[in-house]
Amino acid sequence: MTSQNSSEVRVRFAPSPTGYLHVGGARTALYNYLFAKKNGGKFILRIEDTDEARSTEESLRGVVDDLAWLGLKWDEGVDPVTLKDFGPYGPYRQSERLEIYKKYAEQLLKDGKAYYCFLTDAEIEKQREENKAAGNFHVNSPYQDWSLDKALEHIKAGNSAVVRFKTKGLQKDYILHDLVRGEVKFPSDMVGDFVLLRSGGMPVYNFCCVVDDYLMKMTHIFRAEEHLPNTLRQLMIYQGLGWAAPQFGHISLILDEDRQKLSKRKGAVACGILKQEGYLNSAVLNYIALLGWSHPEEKEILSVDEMIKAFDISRLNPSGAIFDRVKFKWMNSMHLRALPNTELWQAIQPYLAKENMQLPQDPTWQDKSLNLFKPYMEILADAVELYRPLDDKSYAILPEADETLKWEPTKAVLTAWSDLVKAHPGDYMSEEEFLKYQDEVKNKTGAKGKNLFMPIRVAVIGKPHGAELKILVPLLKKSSLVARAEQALSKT
RNA sequence: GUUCCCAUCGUCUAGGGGCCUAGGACACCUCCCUUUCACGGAGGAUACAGGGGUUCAAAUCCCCUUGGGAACGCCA
Repeated sequence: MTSQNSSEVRVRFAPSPTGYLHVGGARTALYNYLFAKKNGGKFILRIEDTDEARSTEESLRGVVDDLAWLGLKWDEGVDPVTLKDFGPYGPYRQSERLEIYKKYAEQLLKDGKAYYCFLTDAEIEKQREENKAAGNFHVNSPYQDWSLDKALEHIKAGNSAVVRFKTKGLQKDYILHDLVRGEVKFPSDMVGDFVLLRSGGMPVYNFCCVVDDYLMKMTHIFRAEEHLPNTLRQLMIYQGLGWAAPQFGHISLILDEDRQKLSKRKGAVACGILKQEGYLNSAVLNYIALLGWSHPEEKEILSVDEMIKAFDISRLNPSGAIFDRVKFKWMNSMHLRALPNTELWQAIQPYLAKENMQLPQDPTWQDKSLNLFKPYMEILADAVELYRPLDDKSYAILPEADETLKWEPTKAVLTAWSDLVKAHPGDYMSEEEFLKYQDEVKNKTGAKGKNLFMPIRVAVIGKPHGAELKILVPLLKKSSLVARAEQALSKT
């Protein structure tokens, strides 16, 4: 099989660099990626930056970084490092393809499928007001029947115009065989004469999208449901240009807790934030994949490779899904547990460093501690509170320990414990040794139950509740244990 | 308002005419483990939006209603 044969599957993700990448966009990218990989096709990253006012290079950088962090590698598009084009169908930034769009707009103009429109904003607004009651928001341009020559004269005379697609005289209904939704029938008067080229000559989304998808030889378009009405417009453009349309699949929306579309305004879940909060890319991918798609055997914890293997568009769910942070967190904890300790240790370093925590450099110690803490970690940031008891600088007797310190047997328990620790021969004590000392304290003082346990815990972590002592104590150096015991004792 | 899309536990979902007294997962509740918290284990409660058809048989097919969502830009 050659890599460029005509039946090759080609799909794309086409973000606009006007903000960050949110989970909705990430999922669209993921489904396209999975579909490409599953079918041995190509996954292309195209940049839709025709909104000059809002597109920024920083935003492009951010979106590309997030995509790269997720691990969704693209075969053509902009380079993840240099942001320069690569691939045979470039440029891949729409702002660099203006001449191309202009050419096809002129073709539509010449063929009478589009026209120059001189309506002003105020006039359009007035039309809207008048038609509102009838539920018709479409513009009705008096210029639609002007000849091209006449319009050109008018422009030469200094009038500015947009190019609109002419919907009058089109077929009554358009039928879309949607890969996710089945047959969708659009009445062609569902849309009005929409803009192709802005007054400055800058093309608009629906137009660029068609020209690019065609020229870049896209075979399938998977995008969010909100684009359904756009698809009608695009179908019209394909027809006007005499091109065959690709296959479309409109996937469901990701909703917030209020069942509304996740919107950036309302603080949509940004991939970058998720990364910061300590979620693993594999967990993000896994969770969003399952929002609208299911594994044939209902497996839930999946690697990307497993997803590729099982991916089948017939399992794409047409209804919207709420992003549930609780389940997402659980899923992250599962991915955390699957991570090898050496990688996990690296991953938590930024979080520990931010708190200035200093932990032993010994890999064996690190491995051991991780084995113990891993089951309690849901996100990477949890490592901070888990490891804090092991950091000498962070040790402090907390107010919640006050009551324990006042108990009658506490002083005796702490004294006995302190003595035993001081007499301990090695740098660290084993779990067995700790249990033995604990027993000795019990025998010596007669304290038992919480009278025994809680004072010792205070002497180890500074508070009466927390992780199991037999886990914590073997991870603490003798010198630390001694210092802490003395500090606790001094408060009795 | 108009058009389009959607409709199974609180949430994500399985299901595609008989296998469904509807299965799984997260969350929740109870118990066990644990001389704390958590982890782990065992149980439990909870859903086919409503109404009409079609059919011997409907969660599954059709229609209507209702509810939710989206779109109606010189944004993408």
